[in-house]
Amino acid sequence: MARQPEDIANCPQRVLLDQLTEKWSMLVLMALDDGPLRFNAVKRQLVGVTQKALTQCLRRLERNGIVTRRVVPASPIAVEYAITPLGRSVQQPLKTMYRWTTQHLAEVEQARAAFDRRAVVDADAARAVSGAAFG
Amino acid sequence: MARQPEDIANCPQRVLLDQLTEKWSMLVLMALDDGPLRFNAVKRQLVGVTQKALTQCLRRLERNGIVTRRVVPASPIAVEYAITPLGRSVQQPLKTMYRWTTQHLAEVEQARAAFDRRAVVDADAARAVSGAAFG
DNA sequence: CCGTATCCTATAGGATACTG
DNA sequence: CAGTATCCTATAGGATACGG
Repeated sequence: MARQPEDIANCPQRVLLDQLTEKWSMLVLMALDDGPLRFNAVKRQLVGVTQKALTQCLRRLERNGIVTRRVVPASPIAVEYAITPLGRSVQQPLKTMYRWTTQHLAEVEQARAAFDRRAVVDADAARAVSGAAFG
Repeated sequence: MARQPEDIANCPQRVLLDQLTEKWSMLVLMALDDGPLRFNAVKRQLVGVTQKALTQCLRRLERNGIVTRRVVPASPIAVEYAITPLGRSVQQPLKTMYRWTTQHLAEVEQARAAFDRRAVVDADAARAVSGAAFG
């Protein structure tokens, strides 16, 4: 993890990383993992996604070469989405991240509980000092 | 990448993943990589970050047990941030993600260029069909 | 069926001023 | 120095309606 002096916040890697880890991207890759699916089939798997959000997500993934979009000329129209080889190659790093969250979730939740406990104690202390007891 | 039927969008892992890949988190870990730093020292490394954003980011990382916050009682006050062992353990997965973006950036940029070219062609075609030539 | 367009609200995030 | 508080704007994201 080498550092760089200039505008590392907007470097292409960070922008790309954002697009890959954005809310629905990973879930789309999970949904398409064992074969191409049509728009509404993907949508059914991503409980809670809106049509707008899913469309935007799929467009972004398509633009970055992670999925393909194939229009099947029928009536009514059908559109099939599939993972590209490039998309396949990003699944491994994503899995590594996901595995870390699973393995360390307990530790993280302990840390959160401890933090929140400290916050309550601090608030109490502040109230005691200011002595602002209304009633 | 197994699928699950219910609300996978808000599962604890995804929420945590969001917090780890959020705009400044990874950059903070990079800044603190070779030793503890004080607030403004971190800030100087993250070109473009506002005090508010950095404070929020550091609090979130602290709450998740990724960094520690140590107040040095002096005048003026000093606060030192450091990576925890838990924080160290997440650097490897993050590095794996980052390496992927670096290695595949060229491919992604080609895909984007191709996508944008198609978009222009489509727009031209649409204009030709509608025949809406004003002037 | 697969979107786009529009409207509306909620939240993120910058700028600035102030405090222990 | 290291924040907190306030204000303001920009963007994301939901709901709904409509079009190819």
